[in-house]
Amino acid sequence: MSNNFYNEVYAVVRRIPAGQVTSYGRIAHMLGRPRAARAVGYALNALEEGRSRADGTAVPWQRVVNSVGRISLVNRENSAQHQAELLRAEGVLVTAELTLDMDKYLWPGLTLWELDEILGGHGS
DNA sequence: ACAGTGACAACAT
DNA sequence: TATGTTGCCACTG
Repeated sequence: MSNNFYNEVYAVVRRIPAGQVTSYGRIAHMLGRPRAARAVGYALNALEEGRSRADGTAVPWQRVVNSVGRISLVNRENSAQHQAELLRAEGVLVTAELTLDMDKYLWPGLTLWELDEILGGHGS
């Protein structure tokens, strides 16, 4: 709540198309905070069953993995498996070791105008 | 206000 | 190549 950063993260994640993925670090970079990767993960952790608390809209958190294309919830087996299944349901090939091919599924990213919207810019 | 924490990432062995 | 260690940022008591 009152966390502008969280909302920015959610806004970006919501733009990731099904079947594609990106990393925490890339999202941080898009938001102009190249070193805030951990904070991005923290933001997703604050989600309630995949919905943002603020507006309750869905946030496809499963499309965010670490920089080497591996599901980062390995410390939480259940959640990690859940994420893997959600991705597979979207057509993403996830190995038993919870890794996927970044070169193949990487999301190109936001367009400049989309990013401008999220950052509160008012399309000039 | 201060110290601890965590769904990361880059660097160093 | 495979671990271990060190910064980083924003959030929480």
